[in-house]
Amino acid sequence: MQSAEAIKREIIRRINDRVWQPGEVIPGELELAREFGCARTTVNRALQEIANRGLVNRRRKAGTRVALNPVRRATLEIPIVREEIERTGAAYRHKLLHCSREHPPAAKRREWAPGNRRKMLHLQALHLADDKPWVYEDRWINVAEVPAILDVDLKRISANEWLVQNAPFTRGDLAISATSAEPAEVQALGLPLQSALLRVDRQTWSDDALITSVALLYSPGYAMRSVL
Amino acid sequence: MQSAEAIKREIIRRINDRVWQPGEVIPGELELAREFGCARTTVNRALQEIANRGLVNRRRKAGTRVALNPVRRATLEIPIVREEIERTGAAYRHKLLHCSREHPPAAKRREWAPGNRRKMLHLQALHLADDKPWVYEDRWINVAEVPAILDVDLKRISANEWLVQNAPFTRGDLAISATSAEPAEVQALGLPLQSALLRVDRQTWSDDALITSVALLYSPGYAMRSVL
DNA sequence: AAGTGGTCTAGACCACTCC
DNA sequence: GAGTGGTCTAGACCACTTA
Repeated sequence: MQSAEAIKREIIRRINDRVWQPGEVIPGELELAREFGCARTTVNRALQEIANRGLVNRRRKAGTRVALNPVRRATLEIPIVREEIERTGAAYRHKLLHCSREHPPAAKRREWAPGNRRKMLHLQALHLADDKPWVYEDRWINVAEVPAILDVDLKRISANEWLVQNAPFTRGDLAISATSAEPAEVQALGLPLQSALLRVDRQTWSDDALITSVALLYSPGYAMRSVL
Repeated sequence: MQSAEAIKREIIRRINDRVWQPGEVIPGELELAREFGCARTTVNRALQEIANRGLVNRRRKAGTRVALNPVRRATLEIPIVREEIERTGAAYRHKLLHCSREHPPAAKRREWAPGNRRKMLHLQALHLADDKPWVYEDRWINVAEVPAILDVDLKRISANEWLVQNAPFTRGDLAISATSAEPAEVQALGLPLQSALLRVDRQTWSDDALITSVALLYSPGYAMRSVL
């Protein structure tokens, strides 16, 4: 046994098979390195990855403990809407429904940019797969942070895509929830009232300045998928 | 500059500031190591982490390229329901609504365990925060994989919690969607018909054998949160 | 065939934290 | 103070991919 990958698997096996009990301290890196016949660095790497998965907790001097309640982490990939649609084999199209410079509602302004009283760019758009509504987008853009957006033809390239390529962020928040369709979305998506929609709210920031805040409302039947 | 962390930040800065353009090949590890005055290993570590974030793509011989469409990844932490509720400061309680050994519906059986015609354990439970419904759980458990579950008093400890601690899995799927409340859940959660609910479906597997499949229906207003 | 990233080693020093 | 993990180094060899 000499590869970090194999060592990782063996350590995980011992945790799963209760060779090392939950809450118990496992042998130190040096001892494991001797057992596996490899350098300490290699064991260190394996253990760091296991700790990242939440299976063990590590502290200097205290050692490495098997987690009592292994935290399950799932990684969600958040693609550009166009790529997500094209990956299904459908033709992508988007329709700009609304675009104007407005003052955001007071509540949102306080949350996003307490000091900024300027107008923001407010967009509403629909992304379609094979001409069927896929997701409704309601977006605010902080023009002060990305002035170049004003020169973009948002009918040709979606704000979603332009921002991903041109407005790097240092920080972002994500919230996934469910909501009943309201009139504006109902009309855009062509749905019965009260349909249950998956809603994704995303804000991205450049340091402390908001770049954009977007709400995405997916057509019924849509699911975000991931592996554990 | 000598720490991998600082090098990572500097490389990310150069990508964000377009010092290295999207699609462009960046200098090799040896060259960067010379520039930053550190070992190649250190640059390698920084670049691997950046690649994990999706900001660059790396291929042997071809080098490291700045990604054209940086993939945004979000890590969702999936806590035990009890811990999630207690973290809000509320008192946790759970109520077992249904528990029996049944044959799963044919469609589900085919999806989960085509070769297994035996009965599974079917549970329905409600998790409450300060005695208010928080999430409704509908779960199937493959008794063949975790026979010990039959000796557990599921009124005392929730299946959710027992399984996390006692049934390690090697693989899991996750799907997040929105759904309209149906009669069984409406009654359990005390909701008006047609409420929009966030639904999380999770299956966990031990190699190729299903351990458990669960659907969680969260009360209105609940959101899964994460950072980008 | 050659150049790039992927990985491992052996050793060192440091930083944290428990005792 | 001592023991643990965290990190860096300098070097080596390997694996893959492109030219």
